[in-house]
Amino acid sequence: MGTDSYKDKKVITIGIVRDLTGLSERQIRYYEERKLIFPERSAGGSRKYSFSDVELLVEIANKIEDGVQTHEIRKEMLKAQKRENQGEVRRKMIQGQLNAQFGLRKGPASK
Amino acid sequence: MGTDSYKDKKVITIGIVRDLTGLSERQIRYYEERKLIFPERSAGGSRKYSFSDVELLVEIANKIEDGVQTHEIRKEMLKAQKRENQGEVRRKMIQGQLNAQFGLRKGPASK
DNA sequence: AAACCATGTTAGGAAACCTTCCAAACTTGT
DNA sequence: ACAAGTTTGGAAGGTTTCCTAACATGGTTT
Repeated sequence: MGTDSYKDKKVITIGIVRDLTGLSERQIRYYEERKLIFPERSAGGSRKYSFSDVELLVEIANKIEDGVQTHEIRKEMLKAQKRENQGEVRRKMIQGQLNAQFGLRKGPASK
Repeated sequence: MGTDSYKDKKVITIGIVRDLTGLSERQIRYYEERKLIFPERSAGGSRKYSFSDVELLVEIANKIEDGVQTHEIRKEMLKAQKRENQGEVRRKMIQGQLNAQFGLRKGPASK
């Protein structure tokens, strides 16, 4: 279930992201404004990104270059996420069926 | 051959490292002065660390807590690295033997 | 044409970092 | 025992990095 460790840890400041992606800070902040990316914030308010974010930004940059608008990119992303959640739901439903089939309980062992 | 990608990329600033390790910035800089850790630098001079560096710092912190001096820690690290290089050398020697055995060349196909 | 999109740029201010120095409480070497 | 070294904190002063807000521009939709 989502191997975290590193890839998803938000530890990279915007300047480094700029260097890693080749985008301008202006662009990076704008894509956030358009809800394509969601950095965390430090106590003082500085943005913090993960390597996943960096990868996503590169994908975004490619689409933009192909003339796709942030608006459209956002839709695609929501759709993709919905697919993911679908899978999640399906998995849970199957799990539920199995539990029913074998009469398992969720609590810490029924009496 | 050292799977890079993320773990070894120097992208984390000292403030984040402080938060991740619980060490003070003073300590982190001091361990660098004692040649236990080697951050890269941004164009402007800010230190940049990798996740590997963070892990190493935690190990260092543990040893320090056990009363080991930076001096000793450094020796241990050099020894450990020597062992690594030994392995590296052995591997290359074996590779060399294989090459000799099968009459392989290193250049782009001998005439 | 009016509205929107994507980016650059500027300005002023705050956060984060940097080096250097002094201090203090220990620990070690002689 | 005493000098020398270790480890850490903290302050000062300076530079870099980041933040938001606003205005400008050229291109695209509506």
